[in-house]
Amino acid sequence: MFISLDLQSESPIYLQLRNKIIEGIASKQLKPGDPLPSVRNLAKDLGVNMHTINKAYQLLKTDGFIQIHRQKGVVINPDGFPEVTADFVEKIKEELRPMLAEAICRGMTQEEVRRLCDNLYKEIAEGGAAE
Amino acid sequence: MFISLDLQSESPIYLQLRNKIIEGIASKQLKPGDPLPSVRNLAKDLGVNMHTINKAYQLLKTDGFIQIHRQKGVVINPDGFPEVTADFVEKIKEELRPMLAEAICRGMTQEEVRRLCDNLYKEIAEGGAAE
DNA sequence: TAACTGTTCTATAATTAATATAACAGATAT
DNA sequence: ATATCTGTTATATTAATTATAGAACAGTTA
Repeated sequence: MFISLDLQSESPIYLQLRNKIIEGIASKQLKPGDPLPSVRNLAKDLGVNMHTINKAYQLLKTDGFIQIHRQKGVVINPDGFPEVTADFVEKIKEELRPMLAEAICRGMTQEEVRRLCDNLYKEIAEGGAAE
Repeated sequence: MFISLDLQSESPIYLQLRNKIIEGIASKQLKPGDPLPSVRNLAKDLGVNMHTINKAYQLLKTDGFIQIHRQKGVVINPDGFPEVTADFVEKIKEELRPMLAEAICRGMTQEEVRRLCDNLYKEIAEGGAAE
């Protein structure tokens, strides 16, 4: 999978990387069991520091999206992915709230919001756009 | 309108405040022309620094949600609010993308996402929850 | 005149993000 | 065995962001 980072973004590099991999899983470009590059190799490829890669990997490991075998390497979790927990729903709602509030202020209808989400959902699932 | 901040949150205070005011507008607790407290008074009420309040106000002014009259004070923009611009749609999509991707990884269906958004939209518009 | 507005300036402290080296333990290939 | 690769850990430094503090300014308003 090809990964591009925006070094000018206000979003931290390690978070961008974490999100790109999540998107890779969502679009099935990355499947359970697939290997990921070593922290050093990916760091070299992307032109960033090893620890930045490691930070992203640690996040993904903690959340259960990848497994890290100490000497074998890193793989997309072969045992499946975390469920839709109450914590996750709470997190997504609190992140979504400010966006939705601004959308309402700007006059977006519920129908328009629904269409935007629907389209984005499909776009992600098909691995499209922003690449 | 009553405003509460979470000083333990990882989200900056000035952003929390900016978002609370946006949510106040979305729920019509704050209407065009309504006055907002002076930076000094609000700072005292919330127990934070004047400059932190000012930073939030400047954001809201730049985006067109409030007007700041140099000696009169701060009011919710009486001339209406910004439109749904292409920039805004782009911004909301890029913020939404990682959340939706993770939701997909966790097995949320499009229908479940739609329900979550619908419910949150209504909740915000009615000024409910998280208060 | 006194008290209030937003604004601007300078300064400081704490935290976060990213980088740079270096070393370690364990596995693997030559 | 030796060299090379894995993730991990430790220390250190730099830069940017966040929040605070105090002071001053220009222009109302009471």
